[in-house]
Amino acid sequence: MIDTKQKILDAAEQLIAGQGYAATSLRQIITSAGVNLASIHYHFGSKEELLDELVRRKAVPVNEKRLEILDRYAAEAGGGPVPIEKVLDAFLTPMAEAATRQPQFVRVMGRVIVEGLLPAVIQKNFQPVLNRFIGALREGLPHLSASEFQWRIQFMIGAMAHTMCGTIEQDGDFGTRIARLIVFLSAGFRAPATEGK
Amino acid sequence: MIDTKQKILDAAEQLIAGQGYAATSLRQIITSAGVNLASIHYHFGSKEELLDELVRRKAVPVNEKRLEILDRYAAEAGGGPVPIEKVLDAFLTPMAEAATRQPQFVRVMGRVIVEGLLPAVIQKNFQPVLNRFIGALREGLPHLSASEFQWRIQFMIGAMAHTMCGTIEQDGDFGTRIARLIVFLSAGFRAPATEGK
DNA sequence: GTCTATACTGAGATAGAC
DNA sequence: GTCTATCTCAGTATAGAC
Repeated sequence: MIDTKQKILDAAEQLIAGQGYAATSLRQIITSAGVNLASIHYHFGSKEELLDELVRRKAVPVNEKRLEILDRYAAEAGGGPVPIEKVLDAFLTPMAEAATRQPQFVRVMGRVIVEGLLPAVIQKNFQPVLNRFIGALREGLPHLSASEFQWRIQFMIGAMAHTMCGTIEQDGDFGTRIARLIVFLSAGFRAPATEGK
Repeated sequence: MIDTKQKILDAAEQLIAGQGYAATSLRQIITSAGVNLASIHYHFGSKEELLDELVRRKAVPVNEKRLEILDRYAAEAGGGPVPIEKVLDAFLTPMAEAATRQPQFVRVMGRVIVEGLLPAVIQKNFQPVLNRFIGALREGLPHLSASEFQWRIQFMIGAMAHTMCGTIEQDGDFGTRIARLIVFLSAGFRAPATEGK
């Protein structure tokens, strides 16, 4: 059946979003999907490659949308730096839109980052996008040393990843959460450089 | 031997700091420590309880120090709110001091939070301390709604956890890293409330 | 090409001898 | 306290049915 693959992906997404990747066994997935154990290795090769495909399928369109919006903002800025609120908005809004249709996917993404999985996939699919956004942020923040800027990027990544996991009860929708995150992060980025460092 | 337990703890700390908890097997630990597999279950009961003890041993003094410093700052403030820079400083400095003596420990702590381990231990050992600090932060931030304040706490936790893991190469010492984190987070907390939310 | 049955290795956990 | 042997379950691999 052509949809054996689909059934596996759907079941895996559901389970991983809920319990995390490490806690989800292939035997749980095949039971939930109603397929045979070996079919996972036939269609994907390994547990990790299953996750890889799960992430890539949906991350690719999100990343395309991100770049599209950033390009638009860059054009509006006409050569000058894009305000960091807008850079962050371009990065987070496509994720929020994906979240309304596919709430599980965002949680899977959070899990991937938070469990430190798939460094190869992150590298390959996200690093180019991330680099574009980091470059855009940098233009708006010339007052920071290279080192301090890099650390603020790390703070941002940590806050974003933890927020996406959303283990705490969701009050309000994902859009509200992101609006608040943008306010918080923008202020953090705009803060004056740390004294004497 | 009385130090079988110690040898296990030391080997486990080393390995978990480097590879993470999930990636570290009990068989790796016993090989590195030069002890028998069953001795782990004799001394600790399970892999999880081993981690539990690993964390608790060092987290307890750090948490005591945190409260001590916060109490001092609160006394200095004489009933008024403690500036959030100082609250964050009271929370992070004892960790930084522990890091200079025991650099592995901080990474283990980061792993625990980032891998989502030991919710029970976090709850028991850290929640009381965290609640004190959250209360102290709240006093200095009356302009935020309860919901927005809670989210900013989440952003802070994410940024802290990711920073502690320090998977990126350490430029500068831990103290510098923390000074920068405080500047970033303080500005984020002080940002005006998100419009219309 | 697709799926089933079954076996292999390594994980954490446990019982019982010493 | 310590060690050996063993249990269950994980991810993985493959041979062979359709």
